[in-house]
Amino acid sequence: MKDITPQQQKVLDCIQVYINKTGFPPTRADICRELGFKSPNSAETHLRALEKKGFISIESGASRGISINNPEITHLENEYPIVGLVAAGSPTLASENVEKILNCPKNFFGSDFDYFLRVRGLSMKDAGIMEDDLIAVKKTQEIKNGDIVIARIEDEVTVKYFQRSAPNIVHLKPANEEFSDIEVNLEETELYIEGKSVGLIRES
Amino acid sequence: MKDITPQQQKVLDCIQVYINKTGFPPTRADICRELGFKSPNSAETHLRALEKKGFISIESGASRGISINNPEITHLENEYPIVGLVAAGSPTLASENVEKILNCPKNFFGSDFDYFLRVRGLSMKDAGIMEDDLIAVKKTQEIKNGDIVIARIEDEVTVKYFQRSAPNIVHLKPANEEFSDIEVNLEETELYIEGKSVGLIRES
DNA sequence: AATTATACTATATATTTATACAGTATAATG
DNA sequence: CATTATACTGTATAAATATATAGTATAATT
Repeated sequence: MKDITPQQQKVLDCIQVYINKTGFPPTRADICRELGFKSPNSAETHLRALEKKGFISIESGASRGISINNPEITHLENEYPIVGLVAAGSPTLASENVEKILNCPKNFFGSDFDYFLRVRGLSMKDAGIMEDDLIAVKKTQEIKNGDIVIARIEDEVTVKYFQRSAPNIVHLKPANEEFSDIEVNLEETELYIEGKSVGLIRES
Repeated sequence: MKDITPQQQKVLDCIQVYINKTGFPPTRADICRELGFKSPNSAETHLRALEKKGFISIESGASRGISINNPEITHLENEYPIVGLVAAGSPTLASENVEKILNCPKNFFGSDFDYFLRVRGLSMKDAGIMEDDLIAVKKTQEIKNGDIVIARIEDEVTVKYFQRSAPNIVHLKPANEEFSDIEVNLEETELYIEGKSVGLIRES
């Protein structure tokens, strides 16, 4: 995406505002009216420049055939997949694992996140994580002791508290007396941290 | 908003899909092409019907001047107050009790709701409701046994399970062994049900 | 000094588009 | 049984619109 000139930015803003206001893009004449141009060709040349620089697309021959490439509005309310906790294998974002798409503001939980994980079982009951709750998962390897992590140990995926007891020893601790700690020796067993929980939603 | 016919729904969907795909609304001819009509007037009459019923707006004289009146989209991210659980008195929406405003899609929890209540204490711990969680509260008097209610008993507000044991006896049951049941005799004690929990959010 | 990009006015026109008018047919409603 | 809403085809046309062409002027690059 090349540099935009101030005047071209004005035209681009004008298009966005027009779409927000009316629901459809402006004509050349509309742009002239908004920005005070006296010739439709003023708008035309700006549009061609914006198209050449990749900011907009113009459908040839169509009236009002302007569309903005990468409008920030599409990121404003984002769509997040709800992923089921598959017994074997990581929860992937492959479509067969996506249960539903949930519309959720981007910074709903203060921090970024990547998807929702549907919780199975009650191993984190005492942490207030119940069956069918949705955990907002941030894919990251930056884990601190005490974080609730989504971890894969040899094809099994679980949600647990993370605690590193020694350089090579990690404890995955449930929050339920009926479940027991999992001690992982990193030299013997492969542990993959999918990410950590940054929030929770319960639809009751 | 009046009833939409299946054919009108098709036309409405077609408009939405067209906008999603191209960034601008379709012409009558575009709709005909998409839906197999052979006369632009087929589209025209459907559009007029949709306009009359309030589903779309049509800018007279403008090409592609169709916009979808989607009240759900404008309500998609709505502003909901987060209310603190005040020891005495109901949680009111008066500004001094509003801790923050949270942006949340309207039908985020499947059902409507009115505000978020910041939870204090652990009396509903075993129901997965922890300190500082946000309960989505729907103001309603329609309560079933087993619902989690926000109740006021003589100036004290609590979150508990609701159970009507007899016509005049209501039990407010905590979900934590360390707390005890509250039995309310409606003939002796005033019980006001503020609403019920329809969802939960945890920002961790 | 020549070229290129930007930033316009002004005019013209083929094409696109909205929209009215004239019909046909069917199902639902009062 | 008359009326109204739905669901179309087919034709016509005024108005809306994209877009080309012909200029002028300025600032930035090469």
